[in-house]
Amino acid sequence: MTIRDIHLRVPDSCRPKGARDHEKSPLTESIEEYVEGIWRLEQVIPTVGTGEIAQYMGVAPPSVTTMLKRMAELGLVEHIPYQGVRCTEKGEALALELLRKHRLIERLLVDFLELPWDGVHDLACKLEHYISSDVADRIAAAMGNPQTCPHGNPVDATRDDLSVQLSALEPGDRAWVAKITDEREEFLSYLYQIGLIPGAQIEAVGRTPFGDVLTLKVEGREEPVAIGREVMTSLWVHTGRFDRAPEGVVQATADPRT
Amino acid sequence: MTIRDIHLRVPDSCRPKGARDHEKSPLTESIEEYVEGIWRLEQVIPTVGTGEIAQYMGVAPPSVTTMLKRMAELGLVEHIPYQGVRCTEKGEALALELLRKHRLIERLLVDFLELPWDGVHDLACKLEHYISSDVADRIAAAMGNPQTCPHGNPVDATRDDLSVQLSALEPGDRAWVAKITDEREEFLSYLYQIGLIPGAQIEAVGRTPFGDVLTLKVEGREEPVAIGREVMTSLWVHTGRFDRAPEGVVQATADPRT
DNA sequence: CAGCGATTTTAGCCTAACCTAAAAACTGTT
DNA sequence: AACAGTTTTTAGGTTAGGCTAAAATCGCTG
Repeated sequence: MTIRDIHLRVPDSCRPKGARDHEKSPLTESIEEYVEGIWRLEQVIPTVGTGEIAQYMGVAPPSVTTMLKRMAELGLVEHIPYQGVRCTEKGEALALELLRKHRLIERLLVDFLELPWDGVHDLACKLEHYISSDVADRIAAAMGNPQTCPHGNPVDATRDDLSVQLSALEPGDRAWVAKITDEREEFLSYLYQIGLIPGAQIEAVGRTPFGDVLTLKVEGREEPVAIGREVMTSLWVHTGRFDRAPEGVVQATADPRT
Repeated sequence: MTIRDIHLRVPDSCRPKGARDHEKSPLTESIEEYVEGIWRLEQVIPTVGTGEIAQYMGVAPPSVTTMLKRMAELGLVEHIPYQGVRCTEKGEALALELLRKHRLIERLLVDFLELPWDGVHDLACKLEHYISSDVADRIAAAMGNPQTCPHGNPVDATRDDLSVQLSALEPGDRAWVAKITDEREEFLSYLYQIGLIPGAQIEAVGRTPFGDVLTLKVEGREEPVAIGREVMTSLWVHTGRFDRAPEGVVQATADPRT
């Protein structure tokens, strides 16, 4: 009789991916990567479409379409076919937590393990999918709660980063005003006059060669307005190609100066 | 015109698994897990078959058969259909390096990050597939070159561990004598008389209820011999169901006492 | 307002892993 | 030597996530 009863068994978490009764979380490593990628793109370009994601992720556009469908089902992104994508609150939270893990891991790799400053990003891209938030907390504690990754990016990429500076818009792009960081009274007063208040829908029309003047159409106003650097850098917008203002955007109904 | 030329791109290593021109190493995470599992089984039971692997890995037997075929093509294991499996030198090296990474990671998690002693194994099972040998070296250095993992297993599971103590054999198992750790002259002399020299093929026949006496048939001898604890614990064997002695096993042709 | 180029989606296919059900091969017993 | 039981393999099917080629849609321009 040959030996049968082995009391050895690999822990469940180490079993092969597609195994039988495997506790299958719908959030695969791939989906996490997509969410993080889409979120990052939103920070840099005002309009995130299938093509941009495909280019960024290094895959073919049809692969992105398929993934977007699944991610939309999971409630991670809002996707309007042929129009564009935007992370939902849930997707954003996932992306932010992933970024936190990523940046803390980089701290550990560079400061404690003394791995090369310019070589840790790729490894962190892998590891970020496997550590829990608790482990990330432990890393933070062990490294003295660092505020940034070794490359200077903030560990806590808070919700604010969802909006982009107005200067990121290109002619043709549409967006909703999110927040204004310059709170001088006369400045706010001027913005209110031209209708640039939180929740206002705008569309970039034209731009001067040096980019120092941007022409905007503002919802409900006939005449476009020309704005300069000062406004462009103090006014942050939510972007997307949607026909309605995204959830979570303040619909300004009263004087913003209150 | 909408924005096209993004100069952002995810690093190649972060791209989705099956992507286009992805540098595809044939050694998938799954295959690494299988090799490690098979190697571990070899340490504990003398005969590793499809069923044992399936049970250990938590998958169905046909899945194992398929994987064994691929692993055999990669030169990681020798597989004789219906007979059994054994790691090759290459497979063994892979398993040993994987174990080293695993145990060093556990040290980092427990000693530096202060994660719970009984909870780090599963996480280490994941991470071991993603760190390079260089990173493992850096962990070893940062942790002061530990000799064992927190659970006492050696970081360097050297080649010696390939063999098992004779006492691991069950009636019906066959094996080849690998090495003898008790080198007293009279002991070796006795073993030589009964034919238990490196390379000798043996078969376990019977065992007393308390396991303190094992009856063996030795290749080329008619009469079985009864051996006790002293021999069982000093004599290490290579196991498997093969019809020939595995490569790397010394074929003793002369008096081993020289 | 029709047509044309660019972008996105659909349709159909591939690979790595897994699975179940059925066939094949070994092994021990009469 | 045949047969019955166990183990292993083969056969055929599923899912995740890629791919290419073709169809659909969008947006711009004559």
